[in-house]
Amino acid sequence: MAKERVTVVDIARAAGVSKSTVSLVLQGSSLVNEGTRAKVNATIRELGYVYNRSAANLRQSKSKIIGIVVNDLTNSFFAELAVGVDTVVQSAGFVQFLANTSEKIERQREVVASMREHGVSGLIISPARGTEAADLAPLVESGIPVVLVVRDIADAGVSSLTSDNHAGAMAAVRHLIERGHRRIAFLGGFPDTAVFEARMRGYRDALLEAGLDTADGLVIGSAPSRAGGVTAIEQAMMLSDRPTAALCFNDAVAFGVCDGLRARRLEPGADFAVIGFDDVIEAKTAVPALTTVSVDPQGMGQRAAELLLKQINAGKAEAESIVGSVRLVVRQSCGAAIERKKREALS
Amino acid sequence: MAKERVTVVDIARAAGVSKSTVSLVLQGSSLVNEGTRAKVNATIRELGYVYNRSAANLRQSKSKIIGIVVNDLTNSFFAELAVGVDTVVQSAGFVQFLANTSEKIERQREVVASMREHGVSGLIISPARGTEAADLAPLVESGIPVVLVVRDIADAGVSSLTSDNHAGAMAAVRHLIERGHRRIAFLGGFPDTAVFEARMRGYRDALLEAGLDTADGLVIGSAPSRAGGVTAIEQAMMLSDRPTAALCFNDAVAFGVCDGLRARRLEPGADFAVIGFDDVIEAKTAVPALTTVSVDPQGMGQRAAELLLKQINAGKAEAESIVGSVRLVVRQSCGAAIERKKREALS
DNA sequence: ATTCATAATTGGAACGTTCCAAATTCGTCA
DNA sequence: TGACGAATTTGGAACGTTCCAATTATGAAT
Repeated sequence: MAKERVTVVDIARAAGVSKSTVSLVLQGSSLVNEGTRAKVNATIRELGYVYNRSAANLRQSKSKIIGIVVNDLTNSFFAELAVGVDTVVQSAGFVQFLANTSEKIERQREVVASMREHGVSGLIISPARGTEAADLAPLVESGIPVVLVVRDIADAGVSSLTSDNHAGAMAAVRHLIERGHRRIAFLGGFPDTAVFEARMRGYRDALLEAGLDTADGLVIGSAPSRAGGVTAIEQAMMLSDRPTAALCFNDAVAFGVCDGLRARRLEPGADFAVIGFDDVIEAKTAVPALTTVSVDPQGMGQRAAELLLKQINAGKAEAESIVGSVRLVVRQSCGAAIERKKREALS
Repeated sequence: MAKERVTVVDIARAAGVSKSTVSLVLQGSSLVNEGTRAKVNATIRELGYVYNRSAANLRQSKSKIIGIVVNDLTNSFFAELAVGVDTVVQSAGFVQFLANTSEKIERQREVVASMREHGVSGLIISPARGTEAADLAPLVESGIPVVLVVRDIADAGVSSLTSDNHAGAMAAVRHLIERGHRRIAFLGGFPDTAVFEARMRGYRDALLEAGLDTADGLVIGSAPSRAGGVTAIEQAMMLSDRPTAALCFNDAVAFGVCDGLRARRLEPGADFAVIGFDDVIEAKTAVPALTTVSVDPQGMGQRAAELLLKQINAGKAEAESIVGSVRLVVRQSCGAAIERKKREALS
């Protein structure tokens, strides 16, 4: 059982070549003769050789590992983002270190340090709340490509991939206004984040554009989770002049808002219009199907990974900030159902 | 910018000690004098040294990496499982390689091979459908501890951590029978998996115990997802003698069943009883709150990680098969709401 | 046959750590 | 003061790969 590790020199001896040749074969070099390549590959299989990446990494001082750190894997958005990254990263022959910070900056520090020790060749990170440019400095100084996703950090000097939160929120609110809503709330999310800020400005600008009131009471923060959505809508319904529609910080909040509405015997879509943000996978199949601003989390993960790989291959690249476009996908939760019902009632 | 890597010998030189001493400090050995330890730590910080794990791994031929491979990270169950693993693994000073197989056996082969090359010191795996004992053989032969989660594989000779699917399903169905249901369906899941098999037998045994019919038409397979739940309930409602309640393969299916019910203007909990399996995080906050068999995914991840760490530390341990206990958590989707309503109507 | 370019192969020196056995320092006790 | 054990410290030799410079085989052209 306790068999010795098989190494390149074992292969070399068995195949009657030098270890250098074996190494060349391992790297798929075109320098090596077709015949010897076949022979070497045969003995590799025969002896059950397994490549030792630690040794290779040490020698080349680089690895085939990329790190990805997210705030909350339990949130579908990040889970989908991670699988998006995984697919492209894997097919490029890399492997993914995934870590979850639970939004804790201390934990983030630890995992980033750990990844650095492991010599990741790049890092995709959705920074925890309160992350500063200085926290990323050691990384960028040592020349490790970093791409920020979801949340940007000013002056960090690294690439970032975010979504056009402002435009998305505006589109959503305009849609609600077109449907006749006048009292529209903005629900959920932590107010001290850039993403919240951008979406909220979009919401407000659409209101202003239509000459509507932007009274502050209608924007209600909460945790960006399903539970947070429940508390936010409860708070909104205590207002003397209740809203009739809401744009939610994200889909999780939107689902929570639907739950809270039902708890008050109000049917989302029919009695109250709700729009989410993200277009998480469940949005399509939920009942009522969630109208939401699609940012395509999996696609975002893929693009982030591609951006990172490009930088890794280029050696040293300019930091670029991409803001992905976004589109409103209208389903039922914003009241498509009412319109139809009215029409049906007329005919 | 292009600064040289700082190594232990640089530290040694700067601190006026030997590299061996620095190494000792790095490992927190008690052999080294308090004064020199402090001095060394100071210069480490000063020079911005970062530990090179590749080198350490090479020397010790072991790593502080554990691998985890799941079938579908997009499913909350697995995301929570991964988070559970992450928490305990991290605090033990390990780091987690996470890979997603999308239930593809080929992909699984690749990622397992890759993990082996990286020298993971242990592996937690929820095997893709169709995985055989032979697929894991190379791993166990090379002495890498493996723990199977969720799905067991016969004769693989490795530890496993599953749930008492049979007992859980029985408890759920008994509960439905107590509430007066007689036509109970079993919805969703792939029929060719061991988990399906076990849950379905539990369902059937509870029916038999109560002297009820176990006509085959009431068990309807589907993909174990939300979308699958929708199609399963649709099929169930086409039966001439419709069920009035269902035990679902998992929570995702249960949510889909609720969606499908609503699409037919039936209110889950009031007009039809549904019970899920897993107790995913959304189960509590959904409306109606989902009655489900709790397997505590995050806790399961933690226990799996603890089991694996135990084996890693023990060197060579006996394979143990743990089947975790499970409990029915009664919420609203199984009709608690009806009962209350009836009582309210009477008073 | 000799030369020359090209194709293929090869030793040995890294890479940055850990571990072993041996060496040095220190305090204490005779 | 010398000796002795304990506490610290320390040179090298690994670990398994890759890379460089150098060597050898191959074949074409003279």
